[in-house]
Amino acid sequence: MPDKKRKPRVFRSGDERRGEVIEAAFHCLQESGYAKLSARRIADRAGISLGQLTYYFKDMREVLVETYRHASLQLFEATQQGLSDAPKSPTEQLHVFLETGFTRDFLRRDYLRVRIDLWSAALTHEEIAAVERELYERYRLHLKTMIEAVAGDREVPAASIAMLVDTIMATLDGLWLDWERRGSEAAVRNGLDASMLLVEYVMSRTSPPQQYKP
Amino acid sequence: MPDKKRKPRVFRSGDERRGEVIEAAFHCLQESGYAKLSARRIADRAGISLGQLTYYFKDMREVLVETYRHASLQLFEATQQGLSDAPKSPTEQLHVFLETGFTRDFLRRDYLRVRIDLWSAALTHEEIAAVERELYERYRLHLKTMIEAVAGDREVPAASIAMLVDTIMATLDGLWLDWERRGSEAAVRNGLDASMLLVEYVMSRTSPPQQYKP
DNA sequence: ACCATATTTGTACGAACGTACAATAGCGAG
DNA sequence: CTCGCTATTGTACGTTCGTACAAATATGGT
Repeated sequence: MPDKKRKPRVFRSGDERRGEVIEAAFHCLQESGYAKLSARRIADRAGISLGQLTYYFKDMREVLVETYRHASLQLFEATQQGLSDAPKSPTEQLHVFLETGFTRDFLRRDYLRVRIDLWSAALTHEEIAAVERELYERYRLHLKTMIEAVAGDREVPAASIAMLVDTIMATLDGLWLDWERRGSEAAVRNGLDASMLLVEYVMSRTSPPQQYKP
Repeated sequence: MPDKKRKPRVFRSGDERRGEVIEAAFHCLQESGYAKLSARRIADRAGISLGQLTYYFKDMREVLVETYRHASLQLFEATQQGLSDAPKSPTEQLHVFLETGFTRDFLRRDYLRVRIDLWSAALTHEEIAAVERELYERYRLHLKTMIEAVAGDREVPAASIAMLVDTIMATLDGLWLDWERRGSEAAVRNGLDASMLLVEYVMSRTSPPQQYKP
């Protein structure tokens, strides 16, 4: 029985390897964060040698960007699950949509860490900022569609819709951050309820959105 | 005319030097962000030698924590300016309070970068997370006070107040993030207006806050 | 079966990092 | 003036980082 001491080399096609590297990097991000991300750590996590990184990627910068692109997709898809369960009223759908981002699975520290690190990394790398904007824009579009569905027949001014979208997007991000900070379920509950309240309130008026006047 | 080639050594008391180091670190954070922060960079910025850092600080960790403590104070104080200008109605005061965090000065990229980096750094360093929570809690308390003032005589349930505080805190953070991302003045306007709307709406009811029921 | 090519490994190198420390320079008390 | 002390400098050490590259190994077409 020939027992080779060396572990067998497993050959993969280029694209597969790239995918493995990116996935490994993503797991590193989840486990130890952006600050501790390094080429060697990624290679270890993927079970491959350091050289592969320079073989398949031009830069660490490229690895980083592609990893965050992958992360963005993951994060976005995670919020989309269970959305098409049963046909419901537009308002109920919006409610489910908002709740989905705050299910127990999704509030796991891993996810939020990656998301917040993504914000931070976007400060330094313009390409990552672009990826982040893309993720954000997709989510925003989705939200806008749902709010328009809630509006339905009522003639809600476009400016009112925009106000709701802008505000709720901000509130959601803020709630994630707050959860990471304090882990208060009540605060999340409050934020989501208030968002629904705001929608109902604005919808109940046909006049343009009120600007606060002192 | 004796021209000493060496630059003169300027002696300071210990506390002064510590302060200078922290301020230099803060400026580094503003200019180039957390990712590029290093002992040598800080020393250069402060115009002192590298050795001083180990002389006055145990760790880089200590420098980091103290710098973020300083930053937190700066950020908090920046939002407090111009608040005591003229006595106004509680609602107007709340309005000014919300607006203050979004004046042109305060939306400068420097400030937001430090704030977001602070969120990110808090993920890795528990001490920084504590500092961040402290800043956040102080701000939250302030907001709560103002909202209670708006409530005034009306018997608004504590739960409603809590809902408003949780939601508006989240919205403000989210708006900062969104501004950094897209720089849309309209979005900020919308978020702030919606926050005031929400307050008015909730205040206009004496019943407990509505929870959305499907 | 064989060879060109693609994949993989291991190692090496320079730069930058945090930290430690001996040497030097100013300061203040006596 | 001088001596002890504190502040300050400059340098050196061990790590870790990103990147490069030669050598080794598997693959696939012919």
